[in-house]
Amino acid sequence: MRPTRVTIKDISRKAEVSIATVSKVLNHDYSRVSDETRERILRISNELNYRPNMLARGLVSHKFNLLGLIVPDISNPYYGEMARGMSDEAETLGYSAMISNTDNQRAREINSIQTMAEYNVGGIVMTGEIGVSEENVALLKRYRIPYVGVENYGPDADYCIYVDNYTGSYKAVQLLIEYGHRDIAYITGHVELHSPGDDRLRGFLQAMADADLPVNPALLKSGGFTLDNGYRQTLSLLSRNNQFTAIACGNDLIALGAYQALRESRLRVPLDVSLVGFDDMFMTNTMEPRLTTVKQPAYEIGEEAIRMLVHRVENNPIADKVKCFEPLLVSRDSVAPPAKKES
Amino acid sequence: MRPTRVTIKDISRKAEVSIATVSKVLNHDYSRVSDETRERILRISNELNYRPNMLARGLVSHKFNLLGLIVPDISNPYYGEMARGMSDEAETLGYSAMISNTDNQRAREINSIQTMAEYNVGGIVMTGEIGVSEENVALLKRYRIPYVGVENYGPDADYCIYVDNYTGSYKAVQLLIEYGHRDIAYITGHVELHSPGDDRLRGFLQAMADADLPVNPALLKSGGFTLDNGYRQTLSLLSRNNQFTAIACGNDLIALGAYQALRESRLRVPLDVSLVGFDDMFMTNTMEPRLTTVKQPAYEIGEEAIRMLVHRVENNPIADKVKCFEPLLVSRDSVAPPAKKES
DNA sequence: CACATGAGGATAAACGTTTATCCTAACGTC
DNA sequence: GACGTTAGGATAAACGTTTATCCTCATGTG
Repeated sequence: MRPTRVTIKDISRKAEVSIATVSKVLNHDYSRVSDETRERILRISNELNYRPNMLARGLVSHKFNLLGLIVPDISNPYYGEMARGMSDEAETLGYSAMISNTDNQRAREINSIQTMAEYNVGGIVMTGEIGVSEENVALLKRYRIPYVGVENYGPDADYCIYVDNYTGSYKAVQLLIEYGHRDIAYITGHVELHSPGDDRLRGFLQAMADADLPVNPALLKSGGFTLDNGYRQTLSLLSRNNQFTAIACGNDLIALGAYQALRESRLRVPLDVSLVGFDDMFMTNTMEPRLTTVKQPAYEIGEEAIRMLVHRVENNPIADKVKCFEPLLVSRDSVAPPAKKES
Repeated sequence: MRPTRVTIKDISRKAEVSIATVSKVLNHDYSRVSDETRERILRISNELNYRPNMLARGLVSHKFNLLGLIVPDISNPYYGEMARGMSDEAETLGYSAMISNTDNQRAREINSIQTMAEYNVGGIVMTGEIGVSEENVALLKRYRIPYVGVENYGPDADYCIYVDNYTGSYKAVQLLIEYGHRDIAYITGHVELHSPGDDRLRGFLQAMADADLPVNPALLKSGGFTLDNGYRQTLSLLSRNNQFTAIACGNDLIALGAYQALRESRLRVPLDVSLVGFDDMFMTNTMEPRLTTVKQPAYEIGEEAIRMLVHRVENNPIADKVKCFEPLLVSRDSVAPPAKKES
């Protein structure tokens, strides 16, 4: 029950006009207001250091300039970068941002949407590694909340931004093949339908198929786009005496885990094992050896998502409901020709 | 002007009771309500999938369970980790989070506070590398917004969480000295009064003084807690033919930049140059060689900040207005005795 | 019977805005 | 002199809640 702040009522009292007039002036609607009155109101509003109460404004005008950002994990640098892009662009466009982490759990996604609905967000950007569920879309539509999906395109996700994961993955694997690798392991995260993980896996499989290379199921690992998963799966790969000369990773975090496991096993990158990642997180450039990976422009994706969302929120015409970013293969030092086999 | 959602008015109409009764039941106040009426209201509310409108609730009750998170840069993994801790704890306590980036700029801090005031946040966590300004505190007090400062303790910042930066820095430098280093460079970020940067620098200076080692001003660099600054300052250090065998870095990002510059200059860590960082970001454990650094428990700091803030927001008694975390020296592989001098 | 009591609920004001509509005095017009 | 017009502003409803107060009816009590 904290004391309330300065309101337009205070201004109207001091300026000896009605609150309606104050409201108009403060909204830069100067019709039907004399210059003198306008100046008086503006001056007093400044003196009192008036700040509008967005709750009241939102309640009556049905405009609440708050956007919801739903991400799997803000502490993941990739999403941190994207969130930064979203936050910056939102600020530029006069909006604020509310954020929620889901850890890629359906229940938490639902929960976030509902909470954001309660808080009357103007729109939501949905990010996730498991694709947008029909349930999510249904909920967003029921609450009539405009949304944009990022990396996350279910059958019904009409508005979305994504990176061509299939092609990016294809190129990375193709690079390994060009270097002469034939026994290529693949470690990835979640592989649900219509998700980035799914597309990247298909890119891998197609690249192998196009080169007439067999895919050894024992070399296919999933479990999560995390460093820990990369570490564990690599150890698992090594422990079974599998034959492989390269690992394609579903993202950079997995690659980071692979580095660690390989190093602990006294294997050198790229001499013993070549490695490619996905995302191009900022630290991959400082690793030793520097990681060859596929760049996703996280910051720009975030910006673009907000741009599209705000267009929807404000009912502006939208050029394209779907925007695809091209991934870029960044060739660095973690890929080399396979070592001669001694077996 | 999107259509409005289900309200308690809809429920009251269907249940044939007044909205006051509906409100009471929905707030779990069952006094003066018959069991039958209660069940009916609950059932109908469920059927209609009612969600409260927080704007309306906040307007009248002066309780709006939204907290403001002001951070320098969410894409910095250290703050990402902390933000995650804050977000998780807020959710646990029934609050939501609004986020704003400042890039350590005073003007943007002010702006964030004002915007959050307009949005009626219940409280604010202020994070920053430049210390909390008197202006910030004045603003927060004027708007009567409870706040907690993190790593960020001006003369007036009564409620705050921080890490003993001085001691952490002291220990790291002490380690270098114990290994036999005498010519130690120091690269840091912003060094404003009452800021982490200030304390870390003092820790460095004191450790040097206690070991009777002179400090060479040419080896003291600042400019920002960024990878880029670490990179540039290291190159600058190298280009001037300075004598040094170790670099103490103000944080891990700077250390990452130093790694990169050293590698490009064909210098090996730790054989040619030893390196210590600060923060213990997750990737420092996967670097080659693994970085010796001072661990700050970012996630826990975030959690604790929210816990303290919510105590203030809800007017609960607070045990300690100031909470200090002890930094932990994590000894890994980036420190070795200095090479024999050949000069 | 007159009256207090309490259960169960309705009424209405309030929160701080926006916005459609209404009012009034001054002036011009024929 | 009756009437329209306009500038400048006031009034009041509305948004969706919470909450203090009031109302009504049935029951109990002496």
